[in-house]
Amino acid sequence: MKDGPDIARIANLIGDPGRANMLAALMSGKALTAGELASEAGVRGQTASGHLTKLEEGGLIARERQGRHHYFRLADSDVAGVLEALMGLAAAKGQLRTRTGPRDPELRHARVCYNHLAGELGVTLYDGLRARGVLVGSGDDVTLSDPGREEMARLGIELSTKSRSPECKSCLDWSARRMHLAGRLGRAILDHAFSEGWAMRPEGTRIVRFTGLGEGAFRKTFQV
Amino acid sequence: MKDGPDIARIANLIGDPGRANMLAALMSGKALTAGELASEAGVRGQTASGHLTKLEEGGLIARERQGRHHYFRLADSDVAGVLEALMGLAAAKGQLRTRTGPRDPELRHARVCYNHLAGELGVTLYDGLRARGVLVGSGDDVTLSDPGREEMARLGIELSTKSRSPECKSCLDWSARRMHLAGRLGRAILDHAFSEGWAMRPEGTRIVRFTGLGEGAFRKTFQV
DNA sequence: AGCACAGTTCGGCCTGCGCCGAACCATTCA
DNA sequence: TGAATGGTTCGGCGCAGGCCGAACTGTGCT
Repeated sequence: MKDGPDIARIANLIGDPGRANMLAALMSGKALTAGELASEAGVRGQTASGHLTKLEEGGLIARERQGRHHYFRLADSDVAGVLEALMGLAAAKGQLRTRTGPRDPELRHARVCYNHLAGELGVTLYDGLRARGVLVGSGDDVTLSDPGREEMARLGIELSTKSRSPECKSCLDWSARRMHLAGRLGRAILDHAFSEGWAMRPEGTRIVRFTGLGEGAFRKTFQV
Repeated sequence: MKDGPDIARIANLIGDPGRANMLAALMSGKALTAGELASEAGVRGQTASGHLTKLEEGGLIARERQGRHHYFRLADSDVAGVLEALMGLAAAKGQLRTRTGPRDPELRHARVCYNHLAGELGVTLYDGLRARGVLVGSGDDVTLSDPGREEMARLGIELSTKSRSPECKSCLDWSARRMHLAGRLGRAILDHAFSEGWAMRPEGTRIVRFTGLGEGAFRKTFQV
């Protein structure tokens, strides 16, 4: 009884709708200003400011001052992981918010999830890589096979070795309820797509917009 | 932009101290009655009842009526996973509650974490199995090696095949900030310790109490 | 220097919700 | 059938905290 970490404090921080919206917006991995986050949350600046200091004190987000702007981002990938887990759970419990705006089709097709590719294209990639034996493992526990590792190296996908995050990780997509690829490999593949000019990120959104040629090249490269 | 699952609703449920205590108590995997949960949370019966219906409606716990008792348990392992993730994050942020009661030494030594062994002994087991090559893999991404699988079979550890949960999984211990073994294998090993009579669970706690002989046998069997 | 704009701080309003006392069901046992 | 016990429902209290208007700080632009 009442041992263990103070889980309630953190959950309470996430549990306010305004703050949850801010955190969800920050899941894109992009740093946003206080004003942008205020409009995300649908509140005035003062209120947002209060929320942001609370989140900062709670260690969930980090602040970076740049001139008269304050940029905020998620504190670390642990926080992003918890948020993804919560999203997965909320989706599983059928509490989708289904605010289907006009932009939704693009979001569903390909979007960024923290630092890797999610959406239909992310799921397709994941399924394809498993079908071809690049990824092996059962359930949500996958690793890169030796031939797979060679293939990635041949394609010029560089896995950063600095981060201690796992090489491969399955990540449950809340819109499709399907797995897609996270971890260092997932990040490297998305970076590759950007640096090859196959896709770009419209400002302030989580959309990943592939060009026609780019999506073709992507599918051909990863044979999906 | 308010897309995505309603993460705030769920986080809000976990975010109340009383409810969080109840959920933490249920992490033992044991089903508890409303009264027990009320005392865990430090509130009266009526208040607890209100919390429990909210948690049930939110899909976080499941209720089972038996005579005049109502037994509650966590709804599924997804919920347990989210709670573990939150505990890990809270521990990482240094928000330990450090309510070090007299029972604490025992809790730290060996306790149950959802359905597997945690605490110092759990960490020792995990490290030992990795050092001996029973578990292989990098970081928190481990699998059972072929010789390891043989050894487990020889010891009479039966992995249930019904559950689709991963065979091996690392689980971050919030007290020691070290990894220990979860997944089907972790569960099977703990079950084995109980069925061999090495250890028992005092009612209503998360403690795993090994007998002197039992702990010796445990350490000898797994060579740690 | 003066203005515009981003963000924060302050003070006050008001709703939400956690809490409990008391009364009300349901089950078991004598 | 009545008493004891475990849970739930109801009603009312009181506080925490989210929200905003207004005033203040700090930065950049002219």
